[in-house]
Amino acid sequence: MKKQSYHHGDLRSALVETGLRLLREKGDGDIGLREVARETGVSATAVYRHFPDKDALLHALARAGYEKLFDAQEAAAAGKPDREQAFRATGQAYVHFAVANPALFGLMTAYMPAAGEEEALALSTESRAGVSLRENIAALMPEGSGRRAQDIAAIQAMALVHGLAQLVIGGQVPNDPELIDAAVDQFGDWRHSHAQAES
Amino acid sequence: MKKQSYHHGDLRSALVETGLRLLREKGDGDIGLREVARETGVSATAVYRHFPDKDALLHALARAGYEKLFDAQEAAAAGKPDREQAFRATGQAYVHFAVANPALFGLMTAYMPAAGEEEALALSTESRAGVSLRENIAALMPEGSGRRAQDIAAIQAMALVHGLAQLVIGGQVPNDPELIDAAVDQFGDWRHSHAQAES
DNA sequence: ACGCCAATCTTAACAATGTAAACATAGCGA
DNA sequence: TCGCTATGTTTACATTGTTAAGATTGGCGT
Repeated sequence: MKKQSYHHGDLRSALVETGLRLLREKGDGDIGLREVARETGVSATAVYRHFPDKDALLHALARAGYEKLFDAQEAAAAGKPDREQAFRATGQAYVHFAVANPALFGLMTAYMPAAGEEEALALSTESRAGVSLRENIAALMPEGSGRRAQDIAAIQAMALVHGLAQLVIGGQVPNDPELIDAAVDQFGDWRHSHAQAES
Repeated sequence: MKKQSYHHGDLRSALVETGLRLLREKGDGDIGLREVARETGVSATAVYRHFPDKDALLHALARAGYEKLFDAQEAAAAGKPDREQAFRATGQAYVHFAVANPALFGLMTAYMPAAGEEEALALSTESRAGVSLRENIAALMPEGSGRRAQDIAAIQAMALVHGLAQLVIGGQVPNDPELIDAAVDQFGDWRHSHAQAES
């Protein structure tokens, strides 16, 4: 399997793969260009044939992470009975993915695609997650909801899962899957919830 | 005002101050130990008389940031008519502070005090913000709310403001103070909001 | 008032990092 | 087969965090 010829064959993919592995193994999120090259069995400057600089390498890693996240979200949504449950499942999948891959998630947030100036809400006309979020919000909001109300709801949904992920990773919220799912599920009725689910 | 004697007098405070200044000036959050020392007009290794390593210096900066944040939150809450408005004001102050000081806020989240294992909810018996958050939640929740429901509500509140701050800083949500305030204010009734504030 | 001591700051040095420049290898088309 | 170009390598440099050894000085006991 190992080609140890002078030319590697497909180095770019190999670098991304070892990068993901290092992010999985080391708790802290800071990986080095030299470290990735060394672990791939290649010399440091070889990286520059495939990435203009370290930032580009990390950007590629973040991009790979986003695709994994989207896959996980789609898998979680698939097979849910109604749209609302599917929507909540995507939110829970977001948090669970982040908690399961803290270093990678950190990179992803550090290299989050900043939205263009033209769009009022930035999350985001280009990404799969952005459009599906908007669709779901629009479908689940009450009938007469205006554009602005939908924007706010979308922002709240994004902020909740994103913030929750960070809090669990940071250790401010205990890593309890039931608690996480409940926090996402009960989004929207925190002042109205009288029943306390004793499971 | 400038002592240029061999001994600086109060170097530790000076280092923290220039650290805060650098975080304010440079957009990206990564400041170096040598950079702080150089800008303070002192040699790099002098830092080690006051901090065991770079991490300790950054930790002190984060700590200073938290105190500023708490002050801002208290100032925002002061003078509000009822408790609910005061509570929402603290949430808005959190986001506004983060957006106004993105690099410092990044450090703060990176060095967030992880909660001890013993407490179910981690935010937190030690910090001012933690207790006031719990008090407010308990006071604003409906009468028969159980402990778990309060925990979930507190987590949701923290996650919302924290995530919102990150999204605005990251550029995924436009930096519009009215939008931010609305997203915090309308927390809890995203599916029930029919009226759209055309302000 | 004097002397020394311990706290504070300095310079010198080391390993590791990101990156640029110059050189080496080999796969592939003429 | 020859040579060109894509792909790696070695070397070198500036910068960083950190340690070790030496310089400076404010303050305390006598």
